Amino acid sequence: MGESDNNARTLSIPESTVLRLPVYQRILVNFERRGLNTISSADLGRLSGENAASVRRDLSRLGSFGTRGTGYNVATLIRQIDRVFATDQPHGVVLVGAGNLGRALVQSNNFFGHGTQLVAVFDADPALIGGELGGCTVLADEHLEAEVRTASVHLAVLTVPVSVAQGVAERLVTAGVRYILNFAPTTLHVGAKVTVRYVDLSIELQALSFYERDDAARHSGTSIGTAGITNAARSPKHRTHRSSAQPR
Amino acid sequence: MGESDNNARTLSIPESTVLRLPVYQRILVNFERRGLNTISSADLGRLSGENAASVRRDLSRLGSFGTRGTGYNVATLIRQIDRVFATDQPHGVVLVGAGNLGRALVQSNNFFGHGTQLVAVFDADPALIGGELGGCTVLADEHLEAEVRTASVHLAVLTVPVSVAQGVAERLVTAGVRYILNFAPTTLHVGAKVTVRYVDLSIELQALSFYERDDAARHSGTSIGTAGITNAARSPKHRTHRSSAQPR
DNA sequence: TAGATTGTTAATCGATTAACAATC
DNA sequence: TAGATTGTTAATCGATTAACAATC
Repeated sequence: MGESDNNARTLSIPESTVLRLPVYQRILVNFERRGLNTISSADLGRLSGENAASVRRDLSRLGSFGTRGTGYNVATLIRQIDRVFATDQPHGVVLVGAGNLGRALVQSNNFFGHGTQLVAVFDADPALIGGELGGCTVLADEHLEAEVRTASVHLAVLTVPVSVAQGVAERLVTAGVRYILNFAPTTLHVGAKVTVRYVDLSIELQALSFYERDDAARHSGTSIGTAGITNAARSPKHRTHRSSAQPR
Repeated sequence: MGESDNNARTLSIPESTVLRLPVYQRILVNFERRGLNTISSADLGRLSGENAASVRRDLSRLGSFGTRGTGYNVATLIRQIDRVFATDQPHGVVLVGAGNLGRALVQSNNFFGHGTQLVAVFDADPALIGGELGGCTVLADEHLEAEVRTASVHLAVLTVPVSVAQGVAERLVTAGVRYILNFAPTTLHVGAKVTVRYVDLSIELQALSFYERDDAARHSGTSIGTAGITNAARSPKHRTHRSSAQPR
């Protein structure tokens, strides 16, 4: 595509690519730490579990930063991916729910950062309120609206029980939140202008156990029923990451 | 497709469908609790955030259990989805890593079950060893191989730090594990016969913040660069859930 | 019968990947 | 020049969805 894209700030990047860039970034940072200056799409593919052609296609979305015959400059690629996620201008995020999962996310030291910054934590449990988490004091639930408004936060991470998830989501949206990462295993019904991204951890294990059974049935010929079992159901591909926006 | 599929036990079910069935199941169980006997694809779609046609297509993989003009019997659907995940014959799973995330998964009361059963928990931290988690005593790391072998476990959930993930994965595989749900943000290099499913939580938030910025740029016309910003990068669709198998 | 809703067809769309010309 | 590797084309594949005949 055109030379005019060279210094483009915001390019059209497919979701599948957006989800893979952080994986590449991790590998690149490792390479840099080890003092390696260049990397080929073949290596990056091997290390990320992706097809080399996919890697090249993904990286070509950032611009044309490779060198034929040589590969990609590691530092350049890191800089370009940082640019996509604007890691130098992080967006504020509030975390609602300071239970096990909320704490696990914060303490992973890997969840926030990379374009986001935790600015407030809320919980309803008096035992947690006043405690410290990720550099924030855990605030009582009822201060949620005020804080979100004064800090002009548009992003929220929801790690609350299912029973209160919808209510909290509504309050967040009223206070100005437009993007919610929802860990509660329930569908949120919010306005069409709000983007909800769902992470349902239990589904992952269910899927894996389904495949264990499916493979076993296939290999042992133990199809208890009659159906022909095709391989179509199984695509031993790459590391996909879930997307999703609002239910209608 | 044939009538012979009617009582098929293992049908070819696409990954995208496998990942949505648990969502439907949750909604169906809610319906049943509320004493509702039937549900239409339109309702199930609204409640799950999916297109009604997708719902029908998904459910048709289970067989032909709907009634034209009426909808689906809730109890029947629940039974059929349970059958797909063989919830009556759960597979054993070991959890390696009893830190915040491991505990969050177990205590969610939603992660195990649905076709799986937690049979052992391991950790390397003496402070955690001997404690109780999900009905299991947290065992010392070094007992991992013996336990996996004697219990003939094929499924493992990895919630350990990145630094030890590869080593633990290798030990699990040697002991007979064939399916790994990996929460450590690193690619695991195991044999081709082992299926690894990756859940990288930090990527989810990065993606969401990318879209926040992307939307802002699009709407304010603040394209700092030159590129035309298309809508193609954004597909406000459904609740997808990540897949993935082994890197090659 | 009239209304509602399924199950499936066919069109569309996006994502993956082999292949290869361009070029370092 | 010879070898290596990118960037892109084109083929393929799977997933989504509108539309509608079938049918309760």
